[in-house]
Amino acid sequence: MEKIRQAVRELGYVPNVAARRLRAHDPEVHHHELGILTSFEAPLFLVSRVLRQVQRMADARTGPSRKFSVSIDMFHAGRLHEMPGLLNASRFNGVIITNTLPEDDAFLAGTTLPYAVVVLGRRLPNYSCVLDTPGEIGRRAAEILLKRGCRQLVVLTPALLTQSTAERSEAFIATVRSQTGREPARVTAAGFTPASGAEALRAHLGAGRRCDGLYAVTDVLALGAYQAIKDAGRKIPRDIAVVGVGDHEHADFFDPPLTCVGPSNDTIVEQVVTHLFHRMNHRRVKIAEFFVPPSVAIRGSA
Amino acid sequence: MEKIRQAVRELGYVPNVAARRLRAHDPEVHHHELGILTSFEAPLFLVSRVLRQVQRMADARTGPSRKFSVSIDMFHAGRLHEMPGLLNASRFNGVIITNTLPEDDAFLAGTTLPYAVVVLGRRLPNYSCVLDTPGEIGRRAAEILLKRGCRQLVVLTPALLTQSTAERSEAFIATVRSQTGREPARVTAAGFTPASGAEALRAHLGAGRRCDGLYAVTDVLALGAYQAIKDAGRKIPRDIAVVGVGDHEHADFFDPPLTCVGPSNDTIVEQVVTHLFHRMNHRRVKIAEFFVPPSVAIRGSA
DNA sequence: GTGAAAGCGCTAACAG
DNA sequence: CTGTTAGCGCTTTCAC
Repeated sequence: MEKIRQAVRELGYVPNVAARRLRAHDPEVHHHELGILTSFEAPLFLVSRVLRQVQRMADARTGPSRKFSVSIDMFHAGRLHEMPGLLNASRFNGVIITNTLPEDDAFLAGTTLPYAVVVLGRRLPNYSCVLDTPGEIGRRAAEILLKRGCRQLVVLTPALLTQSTAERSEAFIATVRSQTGREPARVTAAGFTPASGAEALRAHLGAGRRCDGLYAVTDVLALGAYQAIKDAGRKIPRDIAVVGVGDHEHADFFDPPLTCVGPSNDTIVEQVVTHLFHRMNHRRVKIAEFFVPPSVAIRGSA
Repeated sequence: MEKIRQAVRELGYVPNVAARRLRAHDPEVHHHELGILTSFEAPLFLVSRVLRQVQRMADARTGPSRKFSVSIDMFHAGRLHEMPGLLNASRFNGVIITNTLPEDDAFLAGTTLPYAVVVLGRRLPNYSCVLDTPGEIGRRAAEILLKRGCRQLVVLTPALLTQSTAERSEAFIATVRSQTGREPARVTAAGFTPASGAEALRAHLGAGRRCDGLYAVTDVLALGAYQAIKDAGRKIPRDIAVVGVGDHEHADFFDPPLTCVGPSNDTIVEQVVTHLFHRMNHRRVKIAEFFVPPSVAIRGSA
């Protein structure tokens, strides 16, 4: 007995959980393994809401002969294909995939995963996708600022653009151009943090460039922008009106509260989870794209 | 063939991933399954940092004969015991457990999990624990406010206290009492959101109670408190100084920036992950408690 | 105590 | 194309 323990230690034995599980499994009950697959680099705000909703629906369907496990699994951005068990279906009965890079999208486009998949926030052929409408978001943001009478507009973006942030700023710029004939200034933050947003905008304002309206394509950048604006002695919204994107859970507690145009997270979460369960129940259901229109929350900042 | 497909659909067949995995498993490679177990109700900020650090160490140890999978699994607060595979080790080779409620702590104290476990933020007999020092945090917070000359102190807590938040506020109250002979006022927020913090403090200030210094035991409550204070026409820190807890990633971008006394997250994350791997490699290693001293960041709010 | 055997659900391989 | 079989690693059971 003691010999065994010692061998275990010396040989670095690792119990095989798959075998244990197979053994421990009660043949009467079906286990559904659900995963939410996201990249390490992405924030977990929306993901955690998706998880909570998945669990809510799973709990409602749990019974003596049916159990669900839900987990968040992360991949290195651009290396989704390295995730074990993806192709041979040995990990999940259903997944929601989000926060992919173009490399991951290419990988997915080239394969068919033999289980239920819903993609969140990316448009991919052969997959059911739930999408926000970044073009419309950018357009509405521009309209809010223009209607206030702002004319010296600035769009604040991170240096690294995703499908969504790129389309948002494009649409914003196009709308401003078509309505005023002038090009909004483009300010680029080095990273995704408030600090990089503050730094970029501080440089812009410090250079004496005029600005009376700002569109930040992510809310974390807006938070940094607030600081830069206040430090420059300008008032929000009197001197500079600000519009953000509405995926920040605390936008109501910015000072002043941040006006947002953004995807309606509740709707997105509900759609993506509903479709996942639908695809699990009806394997034959056909691929579809679901667009979730933006919600607009006018608050103190514009 | 078509008959099979139809039967699959009609009988609601669910592939057994454990069996598939066992089958697909290459006998040469050992799979280590790591989990970070947290409650649904808790925020994922620290958890996601822990996950990234776990993955970093896992990547460094990955080789041709050793693979790691890391996932976040959530349990309903107070019902950790319902998590499948916990007791029979059929899910994980190692876990980090955090954000437990007292019921979960009692469950854990009553069992021994047959694999590597590190508990984060709770003190449990028979488990390796990484702990902040809430008593010291509460004491230092009190000292900062007292040194400023504040005498009408308030401590803002959520209604549902964890080990940490309870100890923080106890220590704060004890320190204030021993140094001034007076009891600080205790304001209780219904939930954990900024809105509930704002509402609770608004009621307190509205009732004409005096307050020149506030300690919020979580930073999300501090965010709500800011709004209530400003709405009451008071200035931070001139009229009311505020101290928060320093686990908020954007404390620097509060207006004014929030003075924080809190656990040093980098140190905590590194400790907890190091100990997890250490316990996986050396099964015989003995239980230990690791205390991470608080860091203090004096900013504009106090 | 030790040892042997069955079987969890699946897939790959092979035979008909 | 259909049917059968072996075996992945583990635990439980039963025999010694």
